[in-house]
Amino acid sequence: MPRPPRRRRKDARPSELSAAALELFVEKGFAATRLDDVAAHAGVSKGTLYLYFDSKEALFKSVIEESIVPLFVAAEQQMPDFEGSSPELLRHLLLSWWQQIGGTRLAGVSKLIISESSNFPEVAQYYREKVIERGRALMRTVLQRGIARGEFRELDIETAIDVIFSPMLMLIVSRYSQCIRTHGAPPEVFLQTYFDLLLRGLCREEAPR
Amino acid sequence: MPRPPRRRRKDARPSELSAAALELFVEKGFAATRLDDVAAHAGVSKGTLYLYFDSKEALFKSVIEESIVPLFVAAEQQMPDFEGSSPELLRHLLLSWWQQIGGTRLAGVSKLIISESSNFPEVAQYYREKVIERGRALMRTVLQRGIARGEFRELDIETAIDVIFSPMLMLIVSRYSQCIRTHGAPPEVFLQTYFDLLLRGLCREEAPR
Amino acid sequence: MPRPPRRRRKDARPSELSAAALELFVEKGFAATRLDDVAAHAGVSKGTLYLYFDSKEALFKSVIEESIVPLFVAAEQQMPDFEGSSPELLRHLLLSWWQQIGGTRLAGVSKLIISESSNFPEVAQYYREKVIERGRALMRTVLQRGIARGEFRELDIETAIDVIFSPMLMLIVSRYSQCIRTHGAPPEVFLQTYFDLLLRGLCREEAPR
Amino acid sequence: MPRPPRRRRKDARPSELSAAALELFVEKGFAATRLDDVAAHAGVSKGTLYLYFDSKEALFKSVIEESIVPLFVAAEQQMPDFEGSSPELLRHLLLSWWQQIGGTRLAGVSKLIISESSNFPEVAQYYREKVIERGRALMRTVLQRGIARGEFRELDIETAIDVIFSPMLMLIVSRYSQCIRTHGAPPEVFLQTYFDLLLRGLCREEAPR
DNA sequence: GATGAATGAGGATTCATTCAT
DNA sequence: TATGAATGAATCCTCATTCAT
Repeated sequence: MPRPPRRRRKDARPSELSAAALELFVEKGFAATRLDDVAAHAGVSKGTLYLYFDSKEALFKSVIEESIVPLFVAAEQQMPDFEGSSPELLRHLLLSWWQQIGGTRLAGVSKLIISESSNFPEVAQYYREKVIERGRALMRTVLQRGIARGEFRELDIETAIDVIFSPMLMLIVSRYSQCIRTHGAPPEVFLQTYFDLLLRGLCREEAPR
Repeated sequence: MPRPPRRRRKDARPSELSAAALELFVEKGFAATRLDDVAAHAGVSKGTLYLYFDSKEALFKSVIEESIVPLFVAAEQQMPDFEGSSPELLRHLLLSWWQQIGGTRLAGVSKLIISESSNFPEVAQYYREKVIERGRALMRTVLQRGIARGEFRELDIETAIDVIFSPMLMLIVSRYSQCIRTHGAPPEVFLQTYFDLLLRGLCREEAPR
Repeated sequence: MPRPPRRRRKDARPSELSAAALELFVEKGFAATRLDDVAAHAGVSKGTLYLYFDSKEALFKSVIEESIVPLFVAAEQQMPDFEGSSPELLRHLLLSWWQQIGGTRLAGVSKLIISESSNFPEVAQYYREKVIERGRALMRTVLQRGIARGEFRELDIETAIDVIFSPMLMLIVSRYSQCIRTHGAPPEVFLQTYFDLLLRGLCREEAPR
Repeated sequence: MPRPPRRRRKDARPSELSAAALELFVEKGFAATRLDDVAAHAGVSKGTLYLYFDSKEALFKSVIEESIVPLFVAAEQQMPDFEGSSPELLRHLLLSWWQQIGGTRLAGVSKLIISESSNFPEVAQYYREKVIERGRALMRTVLQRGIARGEFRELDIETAIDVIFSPMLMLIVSRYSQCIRTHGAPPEVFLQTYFDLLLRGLCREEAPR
């Protein structure tokens, strides 16, 4: 029985292991994932995991580091010199997030953080700094732009960020816990309904209430 | 070593045990909570738990049944009497939820369901039937009322329910994972901002967009 | 809710408990029977068992004492001044055993002894003295009578007793472990075939050996 | 504290563990044997058992498969070559069983099945298929051969199988429950007496009945 | 006498981690 | 570097036994 080619690139090993771990962590949760399965999924022995990661938790950190952080770095750089209206820009930002993260398997990382970060404060701290704060900064820029241009009403920007992003996160959560969103509308319908609600409320209107 | 006095209070026991379990489940998560600790917390032995609950999952179900279900039953009964406008009714409904669940220690149950229900399908099923479907029904009633009275715009009601409730759930999640909402606005501010956004968007307006 | 009449006859209690225990021991085996179930079956509380029996094992002993021993005492007294042939007497003896023990629920006690007595040497000793030795004596009498009258061949009587009684015991065992006798002939057919083989032998009479 | 040398002998392990399990199962019974003890007896840790066997029942099945099944396979292959009379063949078959199973430590497995199989239906089913049915088939062949050749009387073959094998099984049972066969004749004497009775019958040939 | 709530030691099973090869 | 056999602490659950009422 011929073995699969061994040791493709020595440096690629940790990434391969992280990728395998990501998949299983996302599917079953951190605590419920057995390292046996991660190793089997990566095609290595269980002992090999410990050559690269000191512990299961270290593997978790590495998963975040490898998968999400680079994407956010890229997102910042791609933040366009957008020339349309601010509602359009906001819609674009949220849709981009969905297309690159929320709608992909990376969404699982967010679910992991939401579900299990409280057991791993160090990981939570890392994630907040590297991911959340950057996302908030992008949103903040958009909201400030809209208010300055008279397109958005005046509002408590920091709190609004939380509010506005909530449905995006819940959309992710609902993908992984069949329990939360029982109405199985496809994400596109959900997003359309959400944007409609959000923008008509957010935009300056002359009408009362 | 003298034993502690054997207290005879069979009738009160299940509730005491549920209460102890709730506290620990919320604090540490369902899977990470040991029944030894629940028992110790309730001041009984481990075996005593099994006098009242068949399994760890049954204990979890009982926590839900004892704490959440009665609140929903009450909410259902109070709904039909409301005489104000539909925006006021919606605001009232969401605020009541916050005051009775989201802002109390019961919120932990929602967090548990979000985080761990995928590992316990039977519990998820139970929660969906007893809690989620009832909550959706309440929201549905309010939205239908508002649309019928011309106070709300026409919209995809089932999807809107998901959207509208998302920030409420995230408010809970943020209480338990320090990571999600880094802006530490008090919940009241969050809710005020949210209602403002939601209602101005939801209400019929003559303005474009 | 009216309670069942309490305390019928004070002295009957231990017998009632033994009877309940017999039924469950026979059905599920000694080790696999829970005292909760015995108590429930007898309509008393678990604690009551300990008023009459020091331990589960003591209850086991009492079951034997109450159920089998009296029957054997009676069997000895009824051993008739039989006037027929010795083959007929032997057949009568074995059939009586079947009708009074092997074919009744008391057979379960034999099964219990066979299965579990090795864990309870004291019980085994008691059973041997009170039951087995008496049964052997009855058989011995019959065989000696048959040999003396020229109806049976000369043979090693003590060993023959073991041999002759074996199928009777296995008939019992097979009632309780579905595994042993897979051919589900009714006991009457089994006994008929057995008596035929026993008395006439397997070989054709004119055949050699 | 220095650890014992980590022996690497994966291939031999399952058999070693089965052998240790056999010894303890036979000595104490299946239910009463703790896996801790099996592991200690084999000189490994408790976890190691689960590297090779999924459960305690699987370990039991393996004991059967390792020890008994091969013997039956061999017996089946040797059967057709026999050239003597059918009584001789039957005597040979039963004696072989005694020499290879009933008189060896493997007899303990039969005792286990008799005693405990009703609590473990899956094991019983496995044993019936792999062992009992094969044993019955061998006996059936011999009886059919004898009848066809005019050496045995016509009889109900399936029932006769049960009857004929009963003393063999009781001989085993008696080895493990000191209680059943109080007359301590050596097995050889028992078998001789049994064969004599079986083949010639209890009655004098010229005698009536 | 009778109850039944409470106990806690005990056993099967899991899995992150180690280390000899 | 890689392996994978071995470990053993941890956890859910059971049930014979006790004892305050």
